Amino acid sequence: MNIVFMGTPDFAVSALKSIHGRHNVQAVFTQPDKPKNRGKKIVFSPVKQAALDDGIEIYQPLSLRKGDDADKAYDVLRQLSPDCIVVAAYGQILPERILSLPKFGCINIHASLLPKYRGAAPIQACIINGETQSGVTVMMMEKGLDTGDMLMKGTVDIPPEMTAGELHDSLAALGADLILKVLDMLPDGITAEKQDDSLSCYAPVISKEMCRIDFSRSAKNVYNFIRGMSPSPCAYTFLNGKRLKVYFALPSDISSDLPAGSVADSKAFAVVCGDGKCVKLASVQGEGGKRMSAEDFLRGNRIDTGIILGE
RNA sequence: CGCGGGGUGGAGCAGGGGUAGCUCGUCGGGCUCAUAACCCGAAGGUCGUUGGUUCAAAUCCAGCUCCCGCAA
Repeated sequence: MNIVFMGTPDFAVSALKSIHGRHNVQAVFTQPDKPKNRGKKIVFSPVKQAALDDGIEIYQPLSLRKGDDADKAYDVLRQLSPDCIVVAAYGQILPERILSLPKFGCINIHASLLPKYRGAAPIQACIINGETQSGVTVMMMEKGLDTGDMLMKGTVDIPPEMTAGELHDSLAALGADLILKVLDMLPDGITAEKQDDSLSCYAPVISKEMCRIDFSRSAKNVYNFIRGMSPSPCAYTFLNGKRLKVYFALPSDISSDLPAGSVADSKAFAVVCGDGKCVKLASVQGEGGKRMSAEDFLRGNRIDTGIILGE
């Protein structure tokens, strides 16, 4: 089958690779190389890198909806005339003229069990909310954001200590698997299931400010929040006026009357939360430093019991 | 040339021109029914790299390199 693939981050790479192995990927669309890094370097998106490695043609329109790029992209797609466009975390909304262009339509790989967690950050949102199960939904795309009919789902259990990064990896692998099955079934027809909109919820883009840990919430919430943000975009707080990123923490038996955000046990790096219970910071990174275990961090940074995090 | 922090014994940090220091770990010994506890002792460092200033550089200056945060 002739396929055009659209995707940007790591999550999309495994899907691209598995499709490339069995179908003819005519072209890959990915976000432009716009941003520069610390120094000034331009970094390719993971999908672009993968496409380069496999010698697949690459297009990086600024927008598919308006401007010259949009028209050019549309012309390219019309010429390629793909049987199907597969989209995975591309980062752009497809206009209707593109949605209706391929014979089998546009198919999206979404990292949640729809209709729950539509939107940009389903993986993080799911762990932050303490879900014990998530999955991947392969669906037909339509105008609405992640509202199309569902073609296939796969579920994954979320163990209590799983981080968003780990869930991301297993969902990416699952998505790569499911999309192949769907593509195989496509020519013979595949039953689509409508989403129950009344059960839907959105997982909005995560901003920097949202990454700050709110210790006034319950220990359980704080714990889920931290692992849901790990390793990216990563939860943070402040210690002595300096930013402290927290990659991982564990619930603790320790409880305390100290105000939320206080360090109740400087040896265990236990921090008091809103319900009086604590979370033990386990993997952190200070400004200018590398990520390290709390044990290592405490060796060189003196922390007294009672000190308050967050300012 | 976006802004900024940093590379010091195995780990994490402090020091900031002239005996290299702390916490932890390691090794040996002691105490103890016992211990991630406590006490005593020991080993272990060309202070990222190159060059410069100086009687003297981990420390000041310049280049290089690697790591990291912010901002995008």
